Amino acid sequence: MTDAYAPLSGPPKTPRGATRLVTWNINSVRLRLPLIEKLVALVRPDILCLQETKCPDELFPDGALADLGFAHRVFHGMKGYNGVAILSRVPLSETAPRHWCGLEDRRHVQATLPGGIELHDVYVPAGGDVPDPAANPKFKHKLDFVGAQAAHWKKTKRDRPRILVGDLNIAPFETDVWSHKQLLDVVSHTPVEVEALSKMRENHGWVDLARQAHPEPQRVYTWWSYRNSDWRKSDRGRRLDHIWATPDLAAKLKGFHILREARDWPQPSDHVPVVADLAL
DNA sequence: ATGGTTGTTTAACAA
Repeated sequence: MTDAYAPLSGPPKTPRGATRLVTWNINSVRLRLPLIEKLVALVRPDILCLQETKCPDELFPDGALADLGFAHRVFHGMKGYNGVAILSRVPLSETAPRHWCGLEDRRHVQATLPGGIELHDVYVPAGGDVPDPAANPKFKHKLDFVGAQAAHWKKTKRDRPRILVGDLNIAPFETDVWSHKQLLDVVSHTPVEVEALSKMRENHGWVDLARQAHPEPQRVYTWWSYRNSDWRKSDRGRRLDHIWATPDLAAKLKGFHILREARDWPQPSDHVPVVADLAL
């Protein structure tokens, strides 16, 4: 596991006996249904966690996703914004939406996998442009959201295997962004956010699987802005999408891939799929 | 230098 992006023709086949888990900020599930089909053909996820579905539940393309082989689905969306979904070939139980900060935002859904593994699909607020919670309510919401999650994970007993995936909208390490210095004041990489996310991670002993597989100082990005004319040439990426696991599960990681090529698919999301193969 | 693009929903937001 040396090259986070290799090979460019798609990740290797899922190792024998492993379960392939993928997280992807899809930025409209309806618009990008063809890209999900492409992902399924190329990557064959056993479990696919989506964020930013931007789709109320009554309009969710449930039948089309069932036809792709995801016999088990839970989705939790709203009109226009947010929205998360877990699509799975393996049974899901105890499916439940979760709400934070007293809001009805659709930013978190959980399910239980066979073996009693708890899976959380999370979409952290982006936080707007101004990195000052006093001046920018969106940034305050982001800090409150991550703070509430940190408190929640601190009080949650470490009594079962867990996985947490999603667009956490924070790039915590220096090599998670194209320029640490130039992004210190840019929402997604400010010290106050990085500190909040570190607490959230450490409070439950979560292992950051990307960094287990591809330690610093290797640069690892999962998002490239739409606002670059040539994203590949400028390579101004950030690692916003994460897969965390409790240590017992982290020890079972067999492969980790970032599907960089998906950024060049027709009408792409600005995020690319992140893949973890786990011998569950 | 305060740009640039995309999606939802149709001009204003959110990212």
